[in-house]
This record gives sequence, C-alpha cells and structure tokens, in this order.
Amino acid sequence: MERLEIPQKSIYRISLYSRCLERLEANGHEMVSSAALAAAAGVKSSQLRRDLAYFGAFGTRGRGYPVQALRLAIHEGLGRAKLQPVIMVGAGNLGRALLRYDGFKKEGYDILAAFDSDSEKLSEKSIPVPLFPSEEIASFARQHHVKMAILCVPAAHAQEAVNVLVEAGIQGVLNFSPAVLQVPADVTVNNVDLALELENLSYFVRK
Amino acid sequence: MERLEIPQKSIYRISLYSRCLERLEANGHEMVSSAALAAAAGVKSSQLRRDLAYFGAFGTRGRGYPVQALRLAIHEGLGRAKLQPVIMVGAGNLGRALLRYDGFKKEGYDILAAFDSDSEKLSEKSIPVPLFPSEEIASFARQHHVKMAILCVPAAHAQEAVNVLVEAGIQGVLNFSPAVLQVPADVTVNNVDLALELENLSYFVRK
DNA sequence: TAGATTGTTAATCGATTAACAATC
DNA sequence: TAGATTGTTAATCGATTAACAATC
Repeated sequence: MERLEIPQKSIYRISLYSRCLERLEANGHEMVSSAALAAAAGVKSSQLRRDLAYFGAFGTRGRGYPVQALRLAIHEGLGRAKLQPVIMVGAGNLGRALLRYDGFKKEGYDILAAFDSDSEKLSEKSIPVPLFPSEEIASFARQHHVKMAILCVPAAHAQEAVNVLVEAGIQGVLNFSPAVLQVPADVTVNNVDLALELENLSYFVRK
Repeated sequence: MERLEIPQKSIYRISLYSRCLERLEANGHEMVSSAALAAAAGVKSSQLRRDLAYFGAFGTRGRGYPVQALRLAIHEGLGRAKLQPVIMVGAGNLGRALLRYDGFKKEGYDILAAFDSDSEKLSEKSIPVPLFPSEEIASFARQHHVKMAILCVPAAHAQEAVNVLVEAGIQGVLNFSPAVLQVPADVTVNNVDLALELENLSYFVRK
C-alpha cells in the first residue's frame, strides 16, 4: 500500500478517527462498529470503512473493529512522528499568540524556537521560547533536525520567508499568513487563513 | 442567481480573488485577465472564470476584467457584512491568544466580548475585551445583534457551548475546539483544528 | 481585421455513497 | 444457523479542467 496515494482528505479524517478511538479506549470500549465510530467522527460509515481500507483490513465481519488495535494500526499507518520539533517563523501578534497556546505541545509538537526579522522584538519578554533573528533559521533547523515550521509573517514577506524555510530543509509548513505560497513539490503547505474563515462564515449568516 | 447554490469552496476562492483585486487596485491596475488573477490566487484560469460566473458576466472578451468594478461586484455578490460583531466563547489559552491577535479587526470583524464559565478567569487582566460569565451569552448576543461566534472551549464542553450559541441566535461559528459539533441546518460551523493540521503535515514529512 | 480573452459547454477527474457478497 | 457488520464494488455525485465559439 503506497502511502502517498492516500488522499489528503482521508488523512485528515483518519486522524479524526484516531482521536475518537483514544476517547473510546479511555472509556473502556474494546470493540466499535464502523457505524458508531463514523457517527462520533461525523461521517458516513461507508466512508469510514473506505478510509480505513487504505491501511488494510482490521475489522472482523459481524463484530466491528478492536479499538486499541485499530488505533495502533492508524498510528503505525500514518507513520506519525510524535514529539516532532517545530519552529515558529514570525513573532508578531499572531505568532506570539500561538506561542502561548499550549495545545500544540499537548499533541506532541514541540515549538523549539521563534524567529523574527525585527530585532526590536528580540528583547520581547513575554514569549515562552527563545527568539532569534531570521538569519539563524537555516543553521538552527539543520542542527535540531527540524522538518516543520509554523509561518506567521505579514503577507508581504511570506514568500521570501518560505523560500528561506525550503532552503533550510523544512518539508512541512503550517501557513497562517494570508498569502498564496509557491513551493517545490516535495514541500507541503497547509494554509490556515483566519480572516478568510470569518469572511466565509459571514456569507452564510443572514443579514 | 440563488446565493445558496454557490459551492462553499467557490466562496472561499472568491474571497481570495477579492483580496488579490484589492492589491491590484492599490497598485494602480485598472484591468486584469483571468490568467493573471488566477495566477495570483494560485488557481487555474478556467476555474476562476467559472467561479466568477456565479455572479454574472463582468469581463470584456479580449480585454479582461475591470479591477475595481469586479472587486465591488464580489463584495456585493458575497453580501459581506463588514464590521460584523463577533463574540469569543472560551477564554483559555487559545481564546486569549486569539483575542490578542489584531488580524480580525483589520478585516472588519470586531470581537465585542469574551465569555467563560470559569469565574476565576473573570479577574484576568491581560484581555483587550470585556469578559463575562457564560450565562450572559444569550442576552448579550441578542442585545448587540451578534450573529457570529468564535468557539475556543475544551473539546468536552464544545457541544454544550454550541447549544447555548444556537439558542442565542448565533448563525455562524468558527470552531477551534477539537470536537465534532451537531447543529441545526441553518447554522454554519467552520472548523479550524490546529492540532489536526500539524498532524496532517507530519504525515507528509519524510522521517 | 487580427489577436486576445471571456463565458460556457462538455469531458474528465476524483471523491462519496449505496449496496451487497463475504464471513464472523 | 441467524444476525450483524465488514470489505469492496459499482453507481452517483460534484468539482475541475480543457476546449472553443462568441465577441471585444
């Protein structure tokens, strides 16, 4: 089963199933049907079974899926490298806000350091990680084997910032800058555009 | 042209085009071709033309689109209510972090107040908006005609929180809680799951 | 007119879903 | 065995793209 052939949308859902399985396991469930797990994840049961089929056949006809074994199979299948080191690029309002958020660490992603081109910010005290000038991104990433970055720079500087990241060997970028980024095919960029999300919501709100 | 028939993915892209048009306009461009605008937004030109067709025909064959008129047509077509009031529900780490982010206001979304069920947090000083107990959500939303909310409560309390929001007449929820929410069909929930995004990225990073 | 580019159709592609044989 | 539920196929649905006639 070639990993790269699993569609990205399936990968998202499978992570969601994993989270539901953790909760079921914590509640002492040993087996779960595709119908029950799908309901917990908010999808159709046929979709769930199809998604799981990318990893092979783990269920037992007539009985369902073993909760723990399925969770472990998903972890194995996704090849998730827990405790993945991450760097934050851009320490403006959003970057600093996210640095204070503890949800990343809880999920196993450790933000090692932040970088900013504005040396004024280097004296900023309210940040829970070391803050370095942008020039040091490449050497730091190589030294600490960092493969993932969170990008929070102004839109106007996002492309040049991501160029530096690519050059530094970063392979995955979580981009909060409202900009369309060009990267080589072997680098993945996931965009989170907060203003766009609100704007989209407002379309569906009756005036 | 019935608004509700435009697919949500098109709505997202159209907002993106709008942003690109603003930049073109600021740079003094009067006309733009579908090819150039599509390149700026990172999509195919045929997709852009198809998206724009939902609003009618604004281009001129052989010449392209008038930048300002197209931007205005999009604003009109999306029916965007700028300066939309918003409330923040949940003032934990992520909620407080986002309250300090100024990107929402810049885009015309004004966070009027935050709500939390933990009365301990009510004395919290580092928040730039008033913080009230959760019991006051409904009366506040009605009084200030709030139709949109940002939800940042722990997963375990997300469903009960969104129930309160629905009851209070909220029609759009930007949900940062890692939970699958059930809402009536006339309420829109857009999910932003930061941990899921990082987890997804890590799948595409070579180990 | 010739060149350019839209608006729109038809073809393609990919993802979702229903259905059901396999089988515990 | 009878009932339940998977794994998988085939049908459906929806979104993307190529292509091109219309037309500035």
